[in-house]
Amino acid sequence: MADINLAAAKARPPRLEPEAGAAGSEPQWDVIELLFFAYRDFVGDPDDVLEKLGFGRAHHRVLHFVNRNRGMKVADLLEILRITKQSLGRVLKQLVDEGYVIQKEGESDRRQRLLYVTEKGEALALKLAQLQTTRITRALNEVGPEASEAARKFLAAIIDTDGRAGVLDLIERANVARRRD
Amino acid sequence: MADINLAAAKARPPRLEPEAGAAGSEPQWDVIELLFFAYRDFVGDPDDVLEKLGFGRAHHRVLHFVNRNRGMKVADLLEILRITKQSLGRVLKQLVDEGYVIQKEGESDRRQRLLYVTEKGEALALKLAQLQTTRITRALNEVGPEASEAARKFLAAIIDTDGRAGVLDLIERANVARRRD
DNA sequence: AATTTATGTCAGCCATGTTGACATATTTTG
DNA sequence: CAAAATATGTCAACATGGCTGACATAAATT
Repeated sequence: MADINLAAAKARPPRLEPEAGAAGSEPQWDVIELLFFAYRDFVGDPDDVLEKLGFGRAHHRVLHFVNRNRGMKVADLLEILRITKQSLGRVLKQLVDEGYVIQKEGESDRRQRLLYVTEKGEALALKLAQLQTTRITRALNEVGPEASEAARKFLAAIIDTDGRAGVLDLIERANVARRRD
Repeated sequence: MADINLAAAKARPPRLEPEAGAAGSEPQWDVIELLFFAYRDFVGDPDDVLEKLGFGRAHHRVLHFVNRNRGMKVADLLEILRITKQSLGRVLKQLVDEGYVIQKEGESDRRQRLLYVTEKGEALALKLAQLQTTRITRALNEVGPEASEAARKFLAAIIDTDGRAGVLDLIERANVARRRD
């Protein structure tokens, strides 16, 4: 019942084995739709908590990355989120006004307004991450440790080849930085 | 260089082996962020094409599911997309007006306005799917066939346990229906 | 005949993205 | 040092795509 069964789709191979990525290859309908539904549910988890605070997903994204990359520059956040500074400004201002994020002048470069979470901000970021972690951990347990690593590799491989190294570096450096505390 | 290296994060196991999904378990920061970046790039592919046509991602989602589930009811589409009929109405009307989608009265139930893609609509849906398929196929090739199946299982396992069977059924039935043509 | 269902529509609001112009402080460069 | 570049913020206006609420119509069901 809870068994994941994609066997039927797998059982019947395509009539013509498509060359990898060729223009004529069959669309990956299943993966396209799995990504859609998986992401829909994945981002849906924190919504209730956010709504009670008058926040949306935009606030979540900002808080998440500030929590993970404390002391990051505004410019870095803009690049990660790929939004304009005006869009960021709105949600960031709210997070600052309500005491979830603070901005400190850069020491070496005093033009910078480096971003930090407050304790309140960290607590919320953690709460939201835990909701998503519950879902992820359940999924990883279902598929087992080998498939878990495969899933991570697949997700990384979906990222733009250009930006991938940077993204993996960002994740890794955030992990290291957090461990130091 | 193009090598996917998450080894560093894997090499150091957490100090306390967390019980699966327990409240105290460490957040799955890496998977959370991989999902974010992967999805960001995944949905970014079709944007350029859509923009030239005056469409957005909302149109893409509608066109995608109508193409995959021809003759579907409006109510089914609303449930899949989890939006209101008013939101759907706006984008659907544009797709119909511009000849990408047509609505036919249901035969058994004449209240229904069943949704179909036109040839033009099918062509666009296919074009957009091919863009995403290129990315997906590249990723699947990178990780290999076993990891590919693992990735599909993981994505399915991320979906709400309630809705999962329905989603997998939807995907499977669409596959079958398309093969019949 | 009354009710329910499937769908559509009007009106307005909200969140979050966009562009463009401009301001300020600070650093870097010629 | 003066000029240019950089990091950031802000104002204004607009677009997309969500939302609620109210109401309408036709067809099916009870």
